Amino acid sequence: MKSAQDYLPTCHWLMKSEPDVFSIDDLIRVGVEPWNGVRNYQARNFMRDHMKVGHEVLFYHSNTEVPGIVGTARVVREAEPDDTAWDPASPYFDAKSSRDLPRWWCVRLGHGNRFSQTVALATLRADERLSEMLVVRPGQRLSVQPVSEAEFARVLELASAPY
DNA sequence: GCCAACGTTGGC
DNA sequence: GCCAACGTTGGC
Repeated sequence: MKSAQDYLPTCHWLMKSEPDVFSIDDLIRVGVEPWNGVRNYQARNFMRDHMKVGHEVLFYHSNTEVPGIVGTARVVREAEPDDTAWDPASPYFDAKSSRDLPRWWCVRLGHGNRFSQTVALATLRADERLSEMLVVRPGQRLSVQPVSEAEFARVLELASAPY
């Protein structure tokens, strides 16, 4: 079974967001958004060390009625320090991050695109070709995770498949 | 709201 | 370095 590291290098990713906090429609509306607030080291490392401009992203809605992939986005700027960590008023404040030694980093996403139909987590789970995909693995909670080119292409197929 | 699976923290 | 306690994630 492949681990997350085994997917590297890759130019395809999956990023989770709670739609109540920031949805695919929010991204489409604002155009470009810094992916701040990530407070997990593995997810940070993927953003800081591996995500490059032009990389493609599956946009996943978590903690919602029908969790699943709702669209795509693209990396439009490489990682910069996450300045919400320095803001005491921010829910993402972290006193251990400083301007001199930033602990948290974030890329910027743009080119938000909503699928005509959501590819539900249940659909991903039911698809034989996606059985290795990290997001369907039990207990796997990474909010930024690498995706293989084949998995990415398969999700696009499912997003446009007739029911 | 429940809870399992993880990650982090901190005492020792 | 171990590990118990605690906090978070996220499906259900």
